[in-house]
Amino acid sequence: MLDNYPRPSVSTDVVVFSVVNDRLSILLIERRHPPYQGMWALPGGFVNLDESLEDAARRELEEETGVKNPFLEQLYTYGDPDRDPRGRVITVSYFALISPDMAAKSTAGSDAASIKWHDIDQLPELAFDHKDIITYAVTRLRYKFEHSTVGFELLPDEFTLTDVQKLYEIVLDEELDKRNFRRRILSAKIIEPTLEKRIGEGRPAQLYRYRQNASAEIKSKRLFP
Amino acid sequence: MLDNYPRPSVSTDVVVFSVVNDRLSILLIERRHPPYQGMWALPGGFVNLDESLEDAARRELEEETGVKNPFLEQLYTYGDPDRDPRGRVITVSYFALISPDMAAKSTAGSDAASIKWHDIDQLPELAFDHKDIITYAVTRLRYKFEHSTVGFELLPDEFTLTDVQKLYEIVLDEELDKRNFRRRILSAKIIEPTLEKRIGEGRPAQLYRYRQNASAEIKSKRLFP
DNA sequence: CCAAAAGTGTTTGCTCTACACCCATGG
DNA sequence: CCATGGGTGTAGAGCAAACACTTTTGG
Repeated sequence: MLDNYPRPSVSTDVVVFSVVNDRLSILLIERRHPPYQGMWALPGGFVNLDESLEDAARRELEEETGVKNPFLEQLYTYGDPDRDPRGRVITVSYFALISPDMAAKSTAGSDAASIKWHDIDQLPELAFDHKDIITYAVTRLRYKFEHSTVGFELLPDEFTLTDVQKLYEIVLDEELDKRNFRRRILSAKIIEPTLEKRIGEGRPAQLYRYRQNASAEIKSKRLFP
Repeated sequence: MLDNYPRPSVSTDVVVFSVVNDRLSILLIERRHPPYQGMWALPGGFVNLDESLEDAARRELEEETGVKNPFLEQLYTYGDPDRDPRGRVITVSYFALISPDMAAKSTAGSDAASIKWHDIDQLPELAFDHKDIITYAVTRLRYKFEHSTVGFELLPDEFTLTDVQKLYEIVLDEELDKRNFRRRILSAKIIEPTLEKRIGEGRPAQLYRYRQNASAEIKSKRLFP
């Protein structure tokens, strides 16, 4: 029964987010081969028969961009019969969140002519239906920012409250009230102060770290902002 | 490039919800063939190369259960290499919502020994990883009930406010305050009164209908209850 | 007139928002 | 001592929750 059907190809595509130069950005690769040669596309590739979808996404991501062990979450599966000129390809999309130091380490791999971080408001023309995938991923990322604590995946291990607020302002693209923001985030008990402060210009700032176990996806309330 | 890879099979599985005998219920089919012969499973089947994923879900659903044109939404894609003993099968899951009158019309099709509505709190043992799929679908359905207006897909075209409240109480499995519920649902302006009332025992009840265009997925607030 | 279900407002507490000044450090 | 960013509290408005009786119909 299983043998008689012609089968589609299945791939994964990953929308990798990070904050680069104070802008929400996506890691794209320049395609080295047809179709869409020379255009920009999401990292991703075909799923091997002995690996899970998430494993495939991680493998392709590492092969093509050097990004290891990101926070990864499945988004949506795109299966329009015409979405790939080579034939029937169904793709399972994921989003990945990586911290700024991880973002700096990313580097082009074998299948990619080059990789580059692109500001989400200045995207180039994209291969396949990757524009749609990105649009959906951005919507979902913003939603998750307001209702969960995934945002901390975009920060380094230690950060100040100002860092967190800046991140939220960049991702949500709106200004937030400092006092209200701090009250909210502290009362959610999802971060804890470290014993250190960051010194720089002005008054030193208390450093905090994310409490992994406090996965506070509180029912029905916006957590932030 | 596309030709050299061995390909997985791709199927769709649909979690069909309706309210049957005042209980949130799922339509299952009894498997006529191995594997898992005689066990219960979600309706679904393999995707043809020339149809979209959603088309495949609709086609299989109609073939196996007679359910036509339900509200359908993609949920999650399951791709564990071992999830199907016949080989590598990746399945894209959907949930479907159908009104009580549509539910009454469902009927076994060619590939199913029989079909039956099952109370979600009294599910039989299920084939494959369908138990996991259902668990996730129920979580998502409840979430959507609170944040969107999908609930009306489970009601007939005309309904009373008491009907709506009962539906929400059944799906969310909690009692709701009558006055608060009515105020909320009316102030959301997503339903409008018809010119008729339903007569029965007690005082006749105003009938309402859903306003299709009022897709009020209001940012960040619980719509209901 | 009785049973059954429909329909209707108000008060109270809480949460969200708006808003401005002092503090600690380095140069 | 000045520039820079860090840190803090309160008052008012709007929203959500709790709560009980009256109305309309059929039998």
